[in-house]
Amino acid sequence: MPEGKKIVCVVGPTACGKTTLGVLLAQRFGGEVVSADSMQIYRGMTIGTAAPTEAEMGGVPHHMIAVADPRERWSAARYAETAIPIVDDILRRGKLPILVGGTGLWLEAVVRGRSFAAGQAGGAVRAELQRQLEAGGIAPLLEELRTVDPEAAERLHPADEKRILRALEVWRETGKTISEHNRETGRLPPRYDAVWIGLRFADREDMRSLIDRRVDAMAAAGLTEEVRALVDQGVPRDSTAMQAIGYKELLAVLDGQQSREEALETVKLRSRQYAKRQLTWLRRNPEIHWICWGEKQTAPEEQEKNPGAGKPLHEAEGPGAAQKQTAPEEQEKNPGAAQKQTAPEDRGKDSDAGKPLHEAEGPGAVQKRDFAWALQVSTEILSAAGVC
RNA sequence: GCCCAGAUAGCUCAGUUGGUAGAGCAGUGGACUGAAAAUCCACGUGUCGCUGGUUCGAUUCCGGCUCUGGGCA
Repeated sequence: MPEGKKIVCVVGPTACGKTTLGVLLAQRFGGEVVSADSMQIYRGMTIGTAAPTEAEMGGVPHHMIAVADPRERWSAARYAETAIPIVDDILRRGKLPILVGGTGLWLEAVVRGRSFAAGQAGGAVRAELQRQLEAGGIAPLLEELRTVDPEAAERLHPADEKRILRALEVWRETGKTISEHNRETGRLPPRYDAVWIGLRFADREDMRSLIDRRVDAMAAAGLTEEVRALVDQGVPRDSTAMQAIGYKELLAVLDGQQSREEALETVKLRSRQYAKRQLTWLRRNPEIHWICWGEKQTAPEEQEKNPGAGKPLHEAEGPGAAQKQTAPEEQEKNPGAAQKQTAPEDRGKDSDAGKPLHEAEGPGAVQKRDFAWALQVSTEILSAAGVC
């Protein structure tokens, strides 16, 4: 474990409050935020990626947000190359780096010791592979991989063309197999001593209503105009930036192929599916201390009946007691919180319009996000881990 | 009121020449190291609208009823 290289990672599915908690932690501990978000990295995508505004940053320095031209294609490797020196610099200045983001691979690319294979990913070799794929299908390529890197061929599903191509690319570029590379670097010690804090909802319906309302708020805040501005700037439709949820769907509206209402429904759906994939990624990380919105509303009898039910994830260790202490007080503050919270369709769209996106979420789910409580729990986690 | 067409999985629908049914989407779970907001994988029992009849057996055929479209008055 790298002595003295303590950092904090704030993770969780989309719309769970990572940005807000990150800023609160930075303010309390003298930290700086390093975003780990594959879309917030591009310029001109503030609304649709819910990137923090100047006001929402609350005076805390933020890195790796809006630093890339949306016409460029950034990758996890390039992100790590850029972000690691920034984290090191923050440490050198005696401040606390706080990685905040929803792109699991990007976070791990910084924190874990392993690296990406050498070579020119996405260059001429890839173009040739792509050409071969189109001409002859995946079968001959998978055969080729089987001869040079049987381990990878075995591991990868035959339909996973993207990873098969990548494995062959590594071989052709470097003369070394990706399996070999992964074996060599996979066991390297982590780059930093990270404390992982995860945010999630006890009730997935709460997450859903929060996502829905956030999308409505994005639309009210001018998401369509933001997409149009990117198009006008010459951002290609097949660029990585345009793969972002909210952007690719709105393109169809600009093209007159879909109604705005339909597109927004699709954005909500895709966001929900994205959040689910994020949770799948995070669940395998046993180091995460979870802060679970809405969990404290669970009736005590029910907890006894079903110990552990509804808590498949690793619970934060230390602060469990603290959670229970704050529970009664919390329920007084939010008398309606225990009810089923399904947001009425038409509620609050107009009243959201003027507010920053991170405030525009609610009503049911949002009142379950008591950031003062989350900050307190996080503080206990961090002090137990010796961060402060 | 009459005629026609529907009624099958959360949704859209397919199907069973009578032996109790399956696709897409949604959903759930999983994978993942140079596109990761991407990409890929796995998982399908539901009074086959209700009710009589024919039949060894009906979701399938016949009758009635209810509902939903469309048309005619």
